Amino acid sequence: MGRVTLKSVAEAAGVSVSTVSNAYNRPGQLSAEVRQRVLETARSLGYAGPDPAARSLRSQRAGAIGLLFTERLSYAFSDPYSVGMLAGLSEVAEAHRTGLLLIPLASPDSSTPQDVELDADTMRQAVVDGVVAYCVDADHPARQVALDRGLPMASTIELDDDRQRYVLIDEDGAAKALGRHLRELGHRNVGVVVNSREPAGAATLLSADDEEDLYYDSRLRLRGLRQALGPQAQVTAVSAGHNSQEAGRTAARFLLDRPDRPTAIACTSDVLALGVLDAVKARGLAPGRDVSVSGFDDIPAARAADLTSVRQPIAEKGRLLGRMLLDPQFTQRKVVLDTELVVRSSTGPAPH
Amino acid sequence: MGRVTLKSVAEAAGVSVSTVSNAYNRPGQLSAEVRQRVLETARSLGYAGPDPAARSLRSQRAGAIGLLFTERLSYAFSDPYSVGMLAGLSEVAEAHRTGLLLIPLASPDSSTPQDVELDADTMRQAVVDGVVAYCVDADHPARQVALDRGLPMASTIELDDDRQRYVLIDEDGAAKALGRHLRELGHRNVGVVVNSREPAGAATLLSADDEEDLYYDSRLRLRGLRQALGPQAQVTAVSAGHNSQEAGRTAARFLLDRPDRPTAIACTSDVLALGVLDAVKARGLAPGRDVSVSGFDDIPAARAADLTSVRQPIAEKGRLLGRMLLDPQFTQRKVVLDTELVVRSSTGPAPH
DNA sequence: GAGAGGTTCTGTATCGTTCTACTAGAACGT
DNA sequence: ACGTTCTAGTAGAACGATACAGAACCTCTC
Repeated sequence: MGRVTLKSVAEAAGVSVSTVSNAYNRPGQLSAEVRQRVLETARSLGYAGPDPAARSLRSQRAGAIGLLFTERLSYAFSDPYSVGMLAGLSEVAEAHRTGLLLIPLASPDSSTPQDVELDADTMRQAVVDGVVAYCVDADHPARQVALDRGLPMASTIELDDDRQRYVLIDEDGAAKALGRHLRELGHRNVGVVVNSREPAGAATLLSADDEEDLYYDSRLRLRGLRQALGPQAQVTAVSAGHNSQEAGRTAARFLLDRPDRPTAIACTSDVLALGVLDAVKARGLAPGRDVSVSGFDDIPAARAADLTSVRQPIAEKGRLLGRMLLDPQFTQRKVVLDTELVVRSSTGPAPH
Repeated sequence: MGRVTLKSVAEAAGVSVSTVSNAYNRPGQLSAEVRQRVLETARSLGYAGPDPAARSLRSQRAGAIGLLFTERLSYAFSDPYSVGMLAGLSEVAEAHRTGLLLIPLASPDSSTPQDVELDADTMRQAVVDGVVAYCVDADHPARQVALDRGLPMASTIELDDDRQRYVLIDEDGAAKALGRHLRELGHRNVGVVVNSREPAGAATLLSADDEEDLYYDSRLRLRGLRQALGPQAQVTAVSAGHNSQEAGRTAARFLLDRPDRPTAIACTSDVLALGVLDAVKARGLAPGRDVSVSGFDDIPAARAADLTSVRQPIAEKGRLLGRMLLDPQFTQRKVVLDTELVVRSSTGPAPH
């Protein structure tokens, strides 16, 4: 004897399969007493309700949306910024009674072809009605698979493709506001610490090629900063790998050791900036006086550390991504969110 | 014309459906050249690979495990403790190339019957091979549904049910170690701040009944503390709602205003303790000298705040939960993890 | 009392796979 | 030449539900 199915319940209750199905899905279509009897026999047989896989197949709905991350999944939970987005997204999913399927990608990016093929496979496996691609490159194979499957997609990068919708932060405006702030404070020699795709390691100066290969947002932020600081400013871009405090510390030490020490260090994320603050203090320098330090994202820890940063409506970003997939009323293809420069004591006038 | 399926690819390539299926799933079963041709026609037709819903139905595997949270899903991302568990769990899921489906529960606990029914429904919907029930009460309806569906389950609470496996932290031992620490420091009047199921609000003294109704871990921690502090100590248990800094602040103000102010305030979580620290400092009192404060969990922020806490191998907890569902080699039904008391400057000798 | 309209319930095709059993033919050993 | 084994591929029955069309029956209406 196999497991309990609609059919066995129908037989036991003396009704047709359709009726049992309706008892679960369309209570209005049958009399209260029959429904009652059906549900009772179901319970007595230990039937746990219609099998979701079968239902998915037949009704062509999955009842879940997928979340695609470029970074390893575990990273998603350790970065406060992603966590904020997840909170917003899950809020919407919750409201629509829709599951959220985290789709693990093996390959960060430039991995072996096998890894890439595995990623594509993983995306093929996912039982979802739509996909949020969070910081996933435009040409990532998993993204292509999702599109081939005809899944609606909402991303965080600008794309010239009618099938894809996206939510952006005004990275450029944010970076420029921060750049202007630093310029007005008199900083003409600015170090910029970015997070790169490399795992971790020694701090390195970024070549023009390296800059091209940065993450979408890091690239925009660096560019905006450059523009706002103006051609007469000296900008030194440095990376020490992934987004982490450790990378920030390493990069900061590198910058502080240079013969012409920058008077300000701008970071493309708060996590990096917290590391920079560490290193600055370890040298006995006062942030905001001897060296100005700024971050990006305004995560909770930034406020605690009195770090100048750029606040982004990150939870709102998650909510909008969710609505793009779940709320039929919501039809905008592109949304750009405003940011706000939050000046705290970690930035101050450039010392002479 | 409908969408592209195995069948249409088979027709176009002039082979049988089984062969196309094999081309994707069992490369060894057919000649390289036929496989090549099949995959090419598939690509040219825009076929994105076997439909996962159909595959799930037929093969009775979902390729994903579910995560059941009692708290609202968005809470999961704002609590550093859950985040740590998620990181561990997702690490294992990733390694097994398995998705992680977050299952949103509408009702925290004692909600309307409709809500409860909705929760059960949500659990019925989930296409998963197993379920991690994280801090979900033993009698929660969603848990029952999962069991009825015959899904393997791994929880964080002790259960007397052969079908369920669990990972525990030695809450009792941890609480006792902390209690001993406080007693040795001379504290005889201790306030305990717990997180309750109530949303938020004013601080209230806990009745014996209230204590029974606390979350599993809060209950154990409170009990262990009481035991270790001994019968001669006065223990005042207070709650101000959910696990949040705000609740900690509220509860602390309440305790500090009492005629016989406690010399130590122990909290059942670090998040609460951070709020307590805030309130203590706001009163101009020095933590560790005027009032000792301790937390639980040892989240990263606890170290930064120099808070005495109990370290729990939280990521390991997540990993074990994952392995219980995914790793066939792993057969233990019950695992109890050790903890470590981390003494920092927020606790000190009781003032006379 | 015939037709219209509304409930309530039924029968069956269908969703897109994978699985099991089978076959035709090649290869092999004796 | 004969039986056996192996390879590459096929046919058709599941998997467990939902959608859709229609049947049976009851209630009005004129």
